[in-house]
Amino acid sequence: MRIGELSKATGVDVETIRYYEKAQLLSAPTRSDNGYRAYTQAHLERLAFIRHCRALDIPLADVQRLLSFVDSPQTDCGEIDQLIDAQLAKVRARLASMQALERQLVALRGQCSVTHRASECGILHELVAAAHGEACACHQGAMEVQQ
Amino acid sequence: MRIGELSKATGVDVETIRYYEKAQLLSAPTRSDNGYRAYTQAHLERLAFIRHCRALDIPLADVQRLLSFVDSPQTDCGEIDQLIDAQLAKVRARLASMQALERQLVALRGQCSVTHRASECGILHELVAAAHGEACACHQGAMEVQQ
DNA sequence: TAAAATCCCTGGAGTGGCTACAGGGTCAAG
DNA sequence: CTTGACCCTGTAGCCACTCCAGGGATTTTA
Repeated sequence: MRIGELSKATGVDVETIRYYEKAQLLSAPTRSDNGYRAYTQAHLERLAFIRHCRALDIPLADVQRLLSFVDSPQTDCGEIDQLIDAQLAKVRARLASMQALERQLVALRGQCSVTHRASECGILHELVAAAHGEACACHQGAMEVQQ
Repeated sequence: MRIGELSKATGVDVETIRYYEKAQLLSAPTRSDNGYRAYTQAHLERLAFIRHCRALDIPLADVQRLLSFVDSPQTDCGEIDQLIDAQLAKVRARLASMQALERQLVALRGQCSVTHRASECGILHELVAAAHGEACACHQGAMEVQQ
């Protein structure tokens, strides 16, 4: 299988596949006589695994660790547990801050007056007011915990 | 005000302040005889404005546009409206995908069997199964829309 | 007064996870 | 024989910082 075929089969960009090889996530395939990469079914499965993990927003470094468990299934899997838990915690933290963010933007939006001159724009007033440390519509109490 | 004082006053890292100057978000301050940056109250306010926008996850390029409105308040503010709306839409899209992600991770977690050998780890099985295109606990129906 | 700690400067590199070239080689169809 | 689609390597760019090396200025302490 050439890189373009693998790309089509998995929906992963050709450049991304080469990037994964360079990043040591995907083992370097054999080469055809013309120097083209020749992939096997094993590569396809490994790539699908990587993408599934990435869809779960698992960092590549962690994907690599997961892959090492796939490769040596006799080791203890406690770390896998921990890894997924940590990932969940991270996602939840981000989720909370995103929700706060949404509330803040909703509060901001609609502050704009009808006049449509920036000097009278409610949004701009709010943002400037916040810079002065005044209470603003968006940051009421709930100070966000940005990542 | 020296850069360290500005940093303390705003909670913004010294390096970040210099970065904003290089990125043209903060005008270059005058220098003292020793070459140190000497900031004014105006700089402090502008920096606070930038940070407030950043707390709302507004990209620096957009912050720059907002700053241009602050500087020339006679222009039409329709763009500000649009900018905030676009930001809100972006945040909501990310929020939705994060929520899907959380559900998926919750489904994954707890799949780990008691034996604690990777070969029998439910999480790993799920991830590998997904790579084979089988139905997995985490990606049931709700395909995430990753940014 | 000297040494040490703290501050400041510049310029450059590193982070993650790609994405986008530039500048070339290979191969099949018309 | 040329066009186009594919492939190769290597490098640079994206975002918003963050960190570091290698130096100078100032302040605090012994």
